[in-house]
Amino acid sequence: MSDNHDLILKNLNLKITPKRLAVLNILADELVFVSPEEIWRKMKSRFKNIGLPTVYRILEELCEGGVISKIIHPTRQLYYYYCKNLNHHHHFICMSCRRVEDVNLCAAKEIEKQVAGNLKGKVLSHIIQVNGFCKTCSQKKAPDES
Amino acid sequence: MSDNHDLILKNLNLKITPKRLAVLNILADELVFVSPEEIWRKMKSRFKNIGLPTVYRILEELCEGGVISKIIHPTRQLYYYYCKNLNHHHHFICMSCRRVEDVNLCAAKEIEKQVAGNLKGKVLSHIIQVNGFCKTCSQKKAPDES
DNA sequence: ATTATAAATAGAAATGTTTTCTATTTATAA
DNA sequence: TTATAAATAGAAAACATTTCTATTTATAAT
Repeated sequence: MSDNHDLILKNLNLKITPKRLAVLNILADELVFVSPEEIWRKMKSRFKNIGLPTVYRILEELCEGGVISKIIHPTRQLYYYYCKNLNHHHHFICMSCRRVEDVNLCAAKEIEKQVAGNLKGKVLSHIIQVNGFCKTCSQKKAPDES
Repeated sequence: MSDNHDLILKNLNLKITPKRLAVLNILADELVFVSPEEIWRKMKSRFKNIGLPTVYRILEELCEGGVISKIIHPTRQLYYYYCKNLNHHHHFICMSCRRVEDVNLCAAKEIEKQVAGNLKGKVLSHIIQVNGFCKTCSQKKAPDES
């Protein structure tokens, strides 16, 4: 799996550094989305000297390269999530346990085309995010509803 | 139109204050999305004493009430936009001129249902935002592309 | 109209996040 | 092994947002 990450960095023309690999590994291992500060705290155990700006920079580079994805959170804080499926950047996020599930939105491309057609504009990107409670959490949260 | 805004505030159980009406008027007049600070600057000409926290609070109340909508911007800054169509909170935003256009996404409800069904979770909300350049700006921006 | 009351606000300050800057270190290609 | 361009630490600045308290204001009841 690490070789995979080496390759990812190479493809992005980024040097293969221990810290970049660590960020990739942390995000790849997590099923949930995490904040820059959380990633930084995780890294401090392995790297005695690690600056928060470094984490921000690495996250930005990886996000730029499409390897990870930003989560839109009600609080404007940034959160990141490792993209398992590079073609589907649309997700369901559980507001309780933070789990992220890829959403197979076949409608996405169609929507984009439709919008581009109607508005005669140029579409750069689109975001589809569904917020809610995952199966487990919704059972815990609202045992009354159905 | 001001009567309309009076009514909106009444329905939200918010007192009708000059500042709340001013925020509503500013957002209703703008075709583009604006930041809290920009709204604050506009208000300072009419209200000599107006605090930025007041603007934030009013925006939050209106957003809570569904009268305005938050824009997801690459920079984590908050932006707000007046909802002309209360039922369609999905939009196309022009990254150049900030114009916001409602997007008639009939797929939205279907997507939400699909996601809820597949994941067996509970959907609270969803966001569909298409980023790009509007017709005018895309003509200015990339005269080379078709 | 007047008054009582709860809501709204100003202003200051705190908080928290993200970015910028410079000197030092490190990965990589020659 | 070395040169060099990229990556990083650490401090500090910049910026956005929230919290707090005293004061003011809108509204409902007199």
